[in-house]
Amino acid sequence: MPKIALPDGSERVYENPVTAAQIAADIGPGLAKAALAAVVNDENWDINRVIEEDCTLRLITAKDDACLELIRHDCAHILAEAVLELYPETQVTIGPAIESGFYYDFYREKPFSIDDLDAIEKRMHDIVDRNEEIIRGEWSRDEAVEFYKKRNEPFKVELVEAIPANETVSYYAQGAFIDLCRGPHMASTKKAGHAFKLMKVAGAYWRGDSNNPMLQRIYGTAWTTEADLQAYLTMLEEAEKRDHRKLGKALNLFHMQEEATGSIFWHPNGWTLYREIENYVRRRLDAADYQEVKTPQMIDRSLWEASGHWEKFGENMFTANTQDDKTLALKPMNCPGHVQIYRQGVKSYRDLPLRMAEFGSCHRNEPSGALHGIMRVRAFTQDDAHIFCTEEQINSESVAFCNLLKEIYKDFGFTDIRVKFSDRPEVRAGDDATWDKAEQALTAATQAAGIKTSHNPGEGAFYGPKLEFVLTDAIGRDWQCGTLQADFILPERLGAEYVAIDGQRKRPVMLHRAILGSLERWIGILIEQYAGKMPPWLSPVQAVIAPITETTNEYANSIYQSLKQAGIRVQTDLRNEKIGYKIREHSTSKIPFILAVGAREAEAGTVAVRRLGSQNQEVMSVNEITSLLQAECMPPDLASKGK
RNA sequence: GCUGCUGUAGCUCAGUAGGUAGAGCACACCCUUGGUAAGGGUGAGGUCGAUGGUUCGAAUCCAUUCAGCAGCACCA
Repeated sequence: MPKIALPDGSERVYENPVTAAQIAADIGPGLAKAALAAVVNDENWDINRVIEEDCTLRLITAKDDACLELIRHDCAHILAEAVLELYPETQVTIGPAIESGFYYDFYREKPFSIDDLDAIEKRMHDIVDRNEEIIRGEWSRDEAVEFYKKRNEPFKVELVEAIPANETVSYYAQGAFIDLCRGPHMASTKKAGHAFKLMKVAGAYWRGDSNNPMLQRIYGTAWTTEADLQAYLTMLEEAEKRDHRKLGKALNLFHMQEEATGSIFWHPNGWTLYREIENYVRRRLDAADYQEVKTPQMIDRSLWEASGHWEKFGENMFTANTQDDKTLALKPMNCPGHVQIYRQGVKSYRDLPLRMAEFGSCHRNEPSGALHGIMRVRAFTQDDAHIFCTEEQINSESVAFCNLLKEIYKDFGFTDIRVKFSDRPEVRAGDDATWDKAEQALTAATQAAGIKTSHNPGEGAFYGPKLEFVLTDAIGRDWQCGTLQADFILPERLGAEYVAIDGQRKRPVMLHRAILGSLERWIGILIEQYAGKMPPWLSPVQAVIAPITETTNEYANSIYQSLKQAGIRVQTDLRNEKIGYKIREHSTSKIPFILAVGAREAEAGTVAVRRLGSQNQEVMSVNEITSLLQAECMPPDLASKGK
């Protein structure tokens, strides 16, 4: 006699086991039609799965967010069914719902082509129209193993065999297709609707391990309505326009070429942007009592062996051999170098915290497949610093760092930041007690700083746990920018110490920290964030003076001189072109201010100012435009200082 | 690194039975001196990513290789 508690507080009692579908029908015919699945005791249930015991029940309809996941998961099964119908020799493995869609991994000798995707997608629509009933069933684990062994499906056998022997497993069947699955699914294939589209096919390792065979993964996207699908596709197109690789070329910021894979050729425009950012961070670090240093680009391998980098990352380090048989490595990190500076002379507890910063130019031989525009490169510069401090100072230093980071992100226009807490990895240096201490210290610091973190197990650095500050790019990819790492290991390994108040020598703690992460990646993210339309203080060219005819060239030059002297990055456009042509070109180049000057302006000593993105023009005196530009092009830290 | 796709003028791209290349924009020159998102004309430009092979003949077919793209793996 199941007693069902509903969300409105009411209860329904049934004589016999009942399904969510029946309960929905009892409540009303509208709901019966709309109900797609249920949540029974906080567990996802199929609409037609029998409920035998007392429970709470909530029905899921198309209005629920959970509905999207149902659609996507159903789509994954429909995809697999379609593939098996078209290519029966294929083996199915797994296929979950993911953010914005679904995928299914297949094993097949011959890879799927783009044309195959069209055929598969068509067949998926057929399957939806067939309105096949989706039926849940249960097997004992051994029955499942038997089933898949008989079918000669080794991938599925492996999956099932990983399940404890006495457990039962559920399966879902639709048409001739049957798949091991936790569920839930909707009542029939028709419920998935037609608002889906197969997007791409790519390789993916079985169980995410590069030692395993490679499977063919087909990705799709699925939505509740056709309009949602279209909106998503439009969003992707828009995102593509923001791609920093396209804009970097279009705005003449940088380029890359074969002979220097993973390294950037910065053009004058891009380098101006780069330097503006570097100078900004330099001022902020100086204000926060950091000391800037510079350490060697190449250091003998012995130091990397001592630090542990050689053992852990040796394969990814660029090395050079000298005539006298030494092996030098291009630095992949700055920390060992900073410890060398720290170790010069005896340090007292009075010297701590000691904040050592470097715009550290690092090289890492990243795997070729990891390279991505200027976001993931082999030569990059970190806004790196190491804070040498006592254990007691970890908290206050971490809080100060988090606040500095938030302010800096805000100045660049980022207020929505996700923070991940990564704890000890499997391969690591140092004993568990030290890790306990480091993880606790970092946890306490995040609490003190009022930062919410998501847990990222096993992803810490080999020498310590870390916070990762993550931003999302235009195409929805996540990039780690800032980081804060508590390190009890390297000071030990590299012999950093200080004299404590009691005269004893002690180990300092090192806080590894970066805010932008790599300047290169940061610039890539900025380009996408602003779609190339940088705020004036970052704009490589802040204003262009465009004479209407060549009779005002001389006047244009005189304004150029005074703006240049006022510290504005300004150019003239004296070409023999009409003003409309110049406006168009400098607008597409995303110049924040275009100053048109014709006979009228020359006569009156004014300029006609047109802001990027505006159709209007405002006539103002040369003095007015000078102070306007100075105000608008002021870096945010200097602007707030002036107030 | 793995799987798949791509690689033609500075840029974006066309080149469909293998017969030594074409468009638009950009560029140069000329005309035009034009008031807010493309004025007109003329011209210059490419050993078709690289290497090797098949062929009388290769941008086109095959192999190798490099780079880029997507995803996976990696990311101190």
